Amino acid sequence: MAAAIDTIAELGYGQASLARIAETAGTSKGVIIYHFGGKDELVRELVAELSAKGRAYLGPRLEAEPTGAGMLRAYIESNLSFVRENRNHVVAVVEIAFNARGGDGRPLYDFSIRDAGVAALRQLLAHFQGTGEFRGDFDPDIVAMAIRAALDAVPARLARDPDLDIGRYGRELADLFQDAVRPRGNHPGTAPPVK
Amino acid sequence: MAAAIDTIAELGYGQASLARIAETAGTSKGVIIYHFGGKDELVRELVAELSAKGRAYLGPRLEAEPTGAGMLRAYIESNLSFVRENRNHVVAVVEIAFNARGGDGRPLYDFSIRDAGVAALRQLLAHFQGTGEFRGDFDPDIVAMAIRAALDAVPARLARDPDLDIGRYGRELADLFQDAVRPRGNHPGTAPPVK
Amino acid sequence: MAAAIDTIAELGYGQASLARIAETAGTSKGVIIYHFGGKDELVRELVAELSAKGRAYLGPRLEAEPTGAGMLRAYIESNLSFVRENRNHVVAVVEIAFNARGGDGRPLYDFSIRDAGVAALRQLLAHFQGTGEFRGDFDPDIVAMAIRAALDAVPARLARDPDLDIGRYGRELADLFQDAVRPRGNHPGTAPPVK
Amino acid sequence: MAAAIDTIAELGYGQASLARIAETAGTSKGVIIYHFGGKDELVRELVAELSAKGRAYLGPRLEAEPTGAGMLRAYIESNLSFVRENRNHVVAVVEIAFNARGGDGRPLYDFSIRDAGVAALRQLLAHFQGTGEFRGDFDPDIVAMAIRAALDAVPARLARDPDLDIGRYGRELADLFQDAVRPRGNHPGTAPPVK
DNA sequence: TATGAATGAGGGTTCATTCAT
DNA sequence: TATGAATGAACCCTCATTCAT
Repeated sequence: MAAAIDTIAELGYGQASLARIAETAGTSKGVIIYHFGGKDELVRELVAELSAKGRAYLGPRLEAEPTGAGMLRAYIESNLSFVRENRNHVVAVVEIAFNARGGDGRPLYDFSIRDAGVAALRQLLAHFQGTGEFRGDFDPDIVAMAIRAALDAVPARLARDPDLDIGRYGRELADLFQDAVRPRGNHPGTAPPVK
Repeated sequence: MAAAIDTIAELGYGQASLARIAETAGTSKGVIIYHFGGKDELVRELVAELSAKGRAYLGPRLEAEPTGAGMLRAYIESNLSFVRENRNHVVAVVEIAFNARGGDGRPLYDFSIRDAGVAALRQLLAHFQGTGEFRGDFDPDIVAMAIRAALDAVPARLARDPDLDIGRYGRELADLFQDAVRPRGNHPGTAPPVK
Repeated sequence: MAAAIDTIAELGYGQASLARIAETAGTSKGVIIYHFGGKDELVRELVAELSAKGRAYLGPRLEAEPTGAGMLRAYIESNLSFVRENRNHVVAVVEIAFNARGGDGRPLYDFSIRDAGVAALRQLLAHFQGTGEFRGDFDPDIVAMAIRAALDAVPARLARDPDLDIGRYGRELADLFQDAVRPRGNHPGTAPPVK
Repeated sequence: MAAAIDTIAELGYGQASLARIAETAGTSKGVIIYHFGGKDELVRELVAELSAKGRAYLGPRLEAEPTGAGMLRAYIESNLSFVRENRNHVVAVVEIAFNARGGDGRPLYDFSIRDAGVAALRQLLAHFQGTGEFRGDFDPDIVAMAIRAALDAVPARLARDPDLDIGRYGRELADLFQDAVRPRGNHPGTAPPVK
């Protein structure tokens, strides 16, 4: 399965045939099918495993944050550090998400977790718009999508530029979006607007 | 070639075999190969054509803007209206960009235009950081990437949600990033900070 | 397609892989699939063609007979001479009929013609029971099945004993069953029993 | 082994892989191979067992009959009641007989018992032709084949029509063939022709 | 310019069998 | 005695491409 991750991450989903995966793993196609029941199952498990890992990774880091700004920063930076720590796995799953389709063009696997992620992000934004910690005049749906897009772009960039400093990238991105959602005139270091 | 665009946009690059493209075109595989010399060439032309169209579309709209804020908004909104006007073509090229690889895993086609685009965007940002119209304390590279990612996410979203209001999306996105790069305390409608 | 017939007739349906058929035909698997769209289609056509040939062969020969005894004899002997003239094709289709199954165990192809044949035979028998030309005290269903079974056994026997004298076999079989359905005491050459 | 019988009877020989047999048996492929030495051996035993059972079943019933007519009827009816009592086993062996072939197309197993059966039947017929109890003007070889074919058709029919009344079928069949081999003019209940 | 027949590599999967445990 | 992991051949099929017409 590690072989599958590496092969997909390196060659892309389209070129990652069972033969090539088996070669990387040092075995034969038969073994893979024997253990997973088919390529689809292998990929499905691969996706599900990352989902689970991701959920376990992000959840606590978000809940630990009391403020909206903190949660936003935690969301962005935790996502990216998760990518850094599971580079190939993430790259592979992104490959799968973009490329795997059934014969009719419909996606094959369940990426509802991604949608769930962006939905949660939108709720987070909307919630702190309600409390006044975030500006009220942006569309939380669109900002959530923009943040998510900036995060999703990282694996692809990572593939081309393996030396990318993800830590710095995350901090800058968090700065950028924290600033974008902060009420006008409310500089960091400035007291929140008194009621 | 329109058939190729539609087929790739609908079924994805992986499922878009010459046979299927020929079928939607109402001809035979032979014709396609005869005219283009092979699938790779067909795809290459398809990508190149969109590049040219895109350049022709964006260039004037950017140059028409005197201010940084205007150029930034023009960049974002023009990109998106271009997507709206060339939906399938853009979707197809995005499909290709994410999926097409040679046997060795290297991408097959030339997407330097995309990198050129983000590079130009970075220069734009850096330039107006120099003039003081934009805040000086963000990394133009990272902001450029974030903007580009938000734009690139649209075709995929469009595929799932065809009724997405691209115009509003563009305006909101432009608002968001205009605000993010504006010097602190410099609200719209507020005079630039006097020394 | 002749190659398919010969291969199935000789090796049996189970061993008649596309590779072996292609080998017999002097081509490659790809060609077969190109022309027929798949093994299933090839086999289906093979079955359908024999059905059509058989119908065209038997129909006129039956209709030409005015008497029940004549029709019965024509049915038996025509069936067998058809087998003799289309030996391999018939053997192949019998192989298919007995062996081809889908993954769930259900037969893959349409052999309703066979059932239609035995049904027609039963009707023939019943009809001439009604006219009094045949004994009334046998079950036409069972006799029809017995006749059909005797005919269907020939291809298998032919495979093991290629020198079988089908003409004589047919005449003897016709004698046998003609005699079996003739009213008691009604010998050939003997006048029908006067009331 | 009961699992093998049921699987082959239900799905056909071609679909009865070791995996499927093992599944219905509730064990694993390994066990089957361990006990029987291979699929071929399993099938061989399965065939041999039915042969033995059949021989033991039929022999006494035939020997108990003093007359030719009785033996003929006993042969037919005993065969069919044996089929009724061993339905799946018989169906499975018929499946095997028609389908199992080696790579060269030759049958894999020993069905000489079947040939022995038809040979014995022929001898029976010929013998009573000699004694005058049966008509002398039919070919015992061909009549034997016809009878055998009528019997062999039952399992296939049974598979499609599980409610077939085998008892009645056997009686009708015995009536039919008894009548067919009886000397002309020799009605049941009529004394044999005096020399 | 256009076609469709032919090709051969490669795809995922099934299968009977081997082997270490 | 029993198991399940592993194997490699064979299966049907898809594909981009070549070639004669």
